[in-house]
Amino acid sequence: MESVVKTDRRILRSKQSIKKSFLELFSEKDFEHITINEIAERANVNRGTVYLHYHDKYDLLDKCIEEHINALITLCTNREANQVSEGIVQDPKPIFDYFHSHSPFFSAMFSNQRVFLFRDRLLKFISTNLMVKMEKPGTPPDIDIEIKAQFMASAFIGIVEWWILHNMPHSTQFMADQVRNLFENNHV
Amino acid sequence: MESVVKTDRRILRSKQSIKKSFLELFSEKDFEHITINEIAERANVNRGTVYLHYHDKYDLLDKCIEEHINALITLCTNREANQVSEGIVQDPKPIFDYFHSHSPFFSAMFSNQRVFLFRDRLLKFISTNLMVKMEKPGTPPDIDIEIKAQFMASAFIGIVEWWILHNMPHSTQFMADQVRNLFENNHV
DNA sequence: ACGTAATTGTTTCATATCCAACAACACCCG
DNA sequence: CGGGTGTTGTTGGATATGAAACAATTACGT
Repeated sequence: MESVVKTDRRILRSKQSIKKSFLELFSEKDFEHITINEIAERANVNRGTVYLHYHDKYDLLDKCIEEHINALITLCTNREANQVSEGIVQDPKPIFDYFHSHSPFFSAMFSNQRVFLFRDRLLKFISTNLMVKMEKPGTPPDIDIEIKAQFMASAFIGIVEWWILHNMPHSTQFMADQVRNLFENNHV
Repeated sequence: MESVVKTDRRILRSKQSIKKSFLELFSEKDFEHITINEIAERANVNRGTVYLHYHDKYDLLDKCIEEHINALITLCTNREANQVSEGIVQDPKPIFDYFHSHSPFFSAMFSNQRVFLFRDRLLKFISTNLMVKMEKPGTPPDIDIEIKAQFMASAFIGIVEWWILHNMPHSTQFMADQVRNLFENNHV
């Protein structure tokens, strides 16, 4: 938003450094035991600077999640523009590529049991995305659309979670093919 | 120097970022073709900030070299304090460890033919260090001490250069043992 | 060879960040 | 229970850095 005015380099640097530091700590220890001091220290940033950009560590976590969700959203919406509509769902490969290139973040998120936020938001995003897809053609809904969307979204996240937590043993292409087949079997 | 007053975090960050950016570029392209713009851009730092800390790119290169030379000096002098004087020369392993942990820098330095500076200063440091060592005991000098120091220092740098440029195919321990044997064979 | 573009140092003003200090609160150990 | 210790937000003044502009030079393509 407000993409016209480019933000100050210092702000970008600080935020980036803080988020990186935070995610590192996040993958090392329990969220509740992470302190603002630690974050600032590791980010090589003054403690006040952290408070300048984030209200507290919960806000920081929230912003981190939001950022990736938004990235996923734009990734999907951009592709809808020039879509060849081969099927209802798009090719999942770019999604897996995104997970792959940000695996430290997603690994941390999936590893930490406490983070309901992340899973909830990711699930909500995917399920609504699927619902819109399924509504479009005049399909006779013998099964409730919302339920099916929820079902497929959960399945999808489950696969991604497994893939990430097992250090991505397959290529993104392979995963995308698998998922597309599974979706097609369920007439999505 | 002036270690009492700790420098501002911003200065440390900027310098660190600039040096890292510069060394990356240094390993990618010829030194003469590196521009301050590039350095600043990659370091995510304003161009003015580069000029604030370094007069020009030659100064920047100089400071980078100086920093590592000083690190090597302190590494050696600190060990002289608690030395068991097993032989005249100290165990070379810590030196190799230092090369190993900063291999990107040394690799860049050795790869670039243009940099006489670096090789010269490293050579000077090692040869004078050796000379001091060889003067200490009342050894009958059938060979000129300075010549021998120069000889051994060149040999040492040659080995290090080979090791670095071949991606460190042996452990630091192995290299240290080899070097110690070679030195002992030459009665150093 | 010419002209356009890029780079270089340098300056001015705005501002993000620093450091230090503070009170309030939480934690933990004896 | 009490007190030392650490964390939390928040301030104020100092300063490093940013963005933008500038003239002077250099590099480069046609």
